[in-house]
Amino acid sequence: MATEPRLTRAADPNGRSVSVKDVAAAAGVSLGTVSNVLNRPEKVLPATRDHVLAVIDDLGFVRNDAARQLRAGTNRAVGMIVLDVRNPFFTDVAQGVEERLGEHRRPLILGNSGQDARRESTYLDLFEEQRVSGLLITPVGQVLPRLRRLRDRGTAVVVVDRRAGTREFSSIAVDDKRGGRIGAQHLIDTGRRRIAFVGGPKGLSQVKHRLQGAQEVVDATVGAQLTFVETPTMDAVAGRRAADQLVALGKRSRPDAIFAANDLIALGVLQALTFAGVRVPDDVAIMGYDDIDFAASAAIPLSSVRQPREQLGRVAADTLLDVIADPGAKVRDVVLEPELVVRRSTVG
Amino acid sequence: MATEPRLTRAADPNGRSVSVKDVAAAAGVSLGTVSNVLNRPEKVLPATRDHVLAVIDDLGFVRNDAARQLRAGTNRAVGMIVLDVRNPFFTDVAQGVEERLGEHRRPLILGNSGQDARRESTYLDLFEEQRVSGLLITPVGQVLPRLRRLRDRGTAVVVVDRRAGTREFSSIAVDDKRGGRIGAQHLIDTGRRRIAFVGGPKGLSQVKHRLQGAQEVVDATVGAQLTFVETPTMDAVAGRRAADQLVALGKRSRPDAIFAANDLIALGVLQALTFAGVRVPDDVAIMGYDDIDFAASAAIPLSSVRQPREQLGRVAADTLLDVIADPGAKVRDVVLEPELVVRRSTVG
DNA sequence: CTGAAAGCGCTTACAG
DNA sequence: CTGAAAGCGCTTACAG
Repeated sequence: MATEPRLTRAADPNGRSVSVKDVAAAAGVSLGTVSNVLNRPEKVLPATRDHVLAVIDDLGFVRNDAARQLRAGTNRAVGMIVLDVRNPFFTDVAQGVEERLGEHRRPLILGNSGQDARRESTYLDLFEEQRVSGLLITPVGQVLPRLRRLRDRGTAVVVVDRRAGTREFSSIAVDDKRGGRIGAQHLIDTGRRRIAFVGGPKGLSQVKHRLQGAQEVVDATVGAQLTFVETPTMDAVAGRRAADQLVALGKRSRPDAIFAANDLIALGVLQALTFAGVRVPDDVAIMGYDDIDFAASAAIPLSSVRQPREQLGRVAADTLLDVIADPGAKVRDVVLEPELVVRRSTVG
Repeated sequence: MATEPRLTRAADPNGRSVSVKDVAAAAGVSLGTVSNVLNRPEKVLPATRDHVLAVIDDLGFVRNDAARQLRAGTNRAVGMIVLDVRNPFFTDVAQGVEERLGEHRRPLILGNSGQDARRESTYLDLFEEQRVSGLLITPVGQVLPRLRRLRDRGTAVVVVDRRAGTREFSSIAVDDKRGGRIGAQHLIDTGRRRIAFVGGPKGLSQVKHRLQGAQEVVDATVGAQLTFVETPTMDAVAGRRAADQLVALGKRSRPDAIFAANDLIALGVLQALTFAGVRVPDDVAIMGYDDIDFAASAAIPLSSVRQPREQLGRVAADTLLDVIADPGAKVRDVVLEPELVVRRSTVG
């Protein structure tokens, strides 16, 4: 690459960075005027403004946000803590959030708890120390006291992908119990009776409710039974391990359908079953959950319970923006509806 | 959920948040002592320290990071800008980075350019204003001047997934030209001669080099030809559209192999071909790139050029930490090797 | 519209 | 080891 001329000098020889003071001096105006150009340009004469802007550009001045924040007392950024960034479900939700926030010129800082309460706590510390204006969180651990403290400190809090379980915070969720029912009912309707529900940990609200929904349907069906295979995480590896366990039960006692708590698990299950020579769906049907894009392109396209991912993200962002604008806004408890998507993994 | 007792009061009735001053007053020590407990606990008598810590906990004090940063002049956080957060390749790399940084108690702030130079620029603004201690970036636009300015301001910069193209910055890349060669050679070796390379935009370094590598192999093979189908993005939708175009050429003039610039495109191509009744690999072979986890679980498992994703992330993080520790550290130009992974999409 | 002054909440020498 | 004082770089009234 050709060497380009040094257009800027963002730091003087001492490495000290250019400050508003330097800009003011170079432009021959006062410090307050520079700040006005930055924050309320309409209050400055066009000629002055353009001149200051030119100097800013020339010196390579970039405002120190820590100083701005300390004085102004506001941080425009929004923090988001997701359960697993490697799960496309969450990046799709985050995408929806980012879009909406971007329209309001608010940066999104993404944190990944990886379903680990300690990492979740570390991100809460970070966001609390940073005094972010808003927080979107899909909780893992017992974070209610932390969320209350954040709120008391002025941070807007919205719970994503599960209900808040309290009237104190708005939440945007999808009806997991209903999703569990829909998925299980489809398996029953297609003749399955011995269903294994794979997912976990069971302390996770989403897993618990999906399982409950499935249980209800099975309980209402004579001759049907549901077993729960708990996994430590919700990824393909966990799915493969659980499937291996089920295959080891032998042809007679293994289930005739597996309902996975999410698609990543379902994809792992599918791989393990195929590897073990179990035919899908002939021998064992597989139902996924989320309907991530990869579900449709799987070796045996996955039937799944679709969650409106982008909508979840957009509504969450909108709700958060409302709370930021008015902390006293009415608490919302939005519950979106899941939808059955039938593909080859359940119907040959 | 049961109502829990309010254990903390992070803000007084005015909403003003608890400061070190309040802690000092409540603990009956001076302000400097509180700061010492926070930053150099070993310099404070254990009894005093424990007492102050108890008060901190009691009052729900959380340090204001903006103030800390302004005074201390350091921000422990590291920023990372990826091309596409919805591409598992990048979340896998980010995972590797996050692991390493976590060991050093440094938070990772993830930004998504979505292959858009304007969004990339917005994140650069954010990270520059925040004075992050380090930046990991897979560039889209012409960011060299910006990177220089960040470096001059004291931010460590490391380029990820492509070479820096200058000796000014360390970079961790995978040999894309070699990857292009490996993939194309395999297609040639399995008898393909009319290869379409699908990806884009061609301004993207990775695409350019992979294409160059493929071109070299094709040029060295009598009777072989390579066409380039440029796409605006690198996702499944782009792959489907490109494949539709190729299918429309008719049986006689369509390619007998498609080399996709990444696996998402390859998965899209696979879907469109299957939908159009084109047999894979009998009629058309498909070669992907990256070897994301989903490549192996595709309808027709994808052959792919594997990139060492986690390693890329770990080495990038390590290099960045080195530059943060010593800005004068020798510039590294690490190039990792890609590896061919053969599956059914190229060999029936 | 412009300019001088105060102060946001910390950390860091520095004196005791 | 502890405490009083200065100052990081901004923004915000406030007076001119």
